[in-house]
Amino acid sequence: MGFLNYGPLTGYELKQGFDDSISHFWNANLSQIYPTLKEMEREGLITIQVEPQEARPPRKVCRITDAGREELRRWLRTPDDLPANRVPFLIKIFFGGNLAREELLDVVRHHLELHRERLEAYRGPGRAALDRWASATGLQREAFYWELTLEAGVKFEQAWVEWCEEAIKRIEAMEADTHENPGR
Amino acid sequence: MGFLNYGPLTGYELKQGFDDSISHFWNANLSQIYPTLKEMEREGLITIQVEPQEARPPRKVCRITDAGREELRRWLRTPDDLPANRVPFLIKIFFGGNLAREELLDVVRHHLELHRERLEAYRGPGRAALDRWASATGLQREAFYWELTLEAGVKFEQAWVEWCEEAIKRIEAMEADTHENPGR
DNA sequence: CAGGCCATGTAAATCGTTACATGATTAT
DNA sequence: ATAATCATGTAACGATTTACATGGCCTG
Repeated sequence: MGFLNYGPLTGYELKQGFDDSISHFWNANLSQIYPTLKEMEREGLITIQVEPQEARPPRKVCRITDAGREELRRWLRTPDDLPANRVPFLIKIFFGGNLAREELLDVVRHHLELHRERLEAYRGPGRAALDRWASATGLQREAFYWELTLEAGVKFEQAWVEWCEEAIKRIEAMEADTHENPGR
Repeated sequence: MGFLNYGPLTGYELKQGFDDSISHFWNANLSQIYPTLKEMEREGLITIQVEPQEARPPRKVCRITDAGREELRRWLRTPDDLPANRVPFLIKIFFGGNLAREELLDVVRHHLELHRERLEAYRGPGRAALDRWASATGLQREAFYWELTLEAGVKFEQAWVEWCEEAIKRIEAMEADTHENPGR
């Protein structure tokens, strides 16, 4: 939860930070955030200061401690294994022989559309949000890294789009050669 | 569990099917497979026939039913939303400003190495296994789809490798411009 | 006046991994 | 001897998602 290193935040604000920046490669929901914050307080990684408000639940402002900063840096330094990602779509392709040409093509076209949308979202609003954030906070060095992750997203979406386009061509070509074989 | 559509299998054999073909985008372990098989039997999607053996647990051979085949085809036809994949590595980059240049570079280099290995695994043993399977089973049409998924894997690993190489260059270049700023 | 924003949480359900348990046979 | 292969499962644990619960204020 390295967002706290940029400044004190409430759980609610933290959630927003997730949503507008890293939601595509790390997602969190509130019912997970609140217990985690409490636990991190117990471990001395953050402090929680309660600011009561009228007619509202009190804001609970979280601040990172020195111990928390150290723990964050420790975590950032430790390399990961590759995460095993489950991609149901690829299994559908793997067993694509069970569907008729058009059925499978529909699935691929749908997937292509989703990736195109996400690619545009990265290049348009995503980039815009990043620039806004960068100039609002003035965190130059940080913004460089945010950009790197955004470009990673762009790269993978491009790869997906290309693969889908290629796959559609290949499926159409392959099925033209073969005898029609709808049901099976 | 569309493997059963290729022929009857035991849970154990099924697990092997996962391991040598689709393990990188869908993984299963035995303690998950066995309960699932039982449930699918209850739902009438498969039948389980017990073949006792001496000095061994009995083989439980599973066969897909017509209802199972239909359910499989139904599942294959339904399009998915994009899965939200958690990539801890990218968060580390996102918050990379908290580390010194060399520390971050180590993390990226490690990641690059893993993706290079996986890329080679796909192109070498992965491809070989696919070819062996294809000629062993004679499932031509199916093999075409297996290949498509393998190529998807290759494509993404390439994208990763390229991104990592680019990122390393950019980080080195950027840090050269900037003042040394190790701790922070 | 309906829906979204602010702001907190608890409880239950689901999903997936890891550990435990057994036990003979075959290969190194 | 040691480890891997065959072959089944149960139990516990951990992580994640979804549903439930509250409630005023502001915008269209």
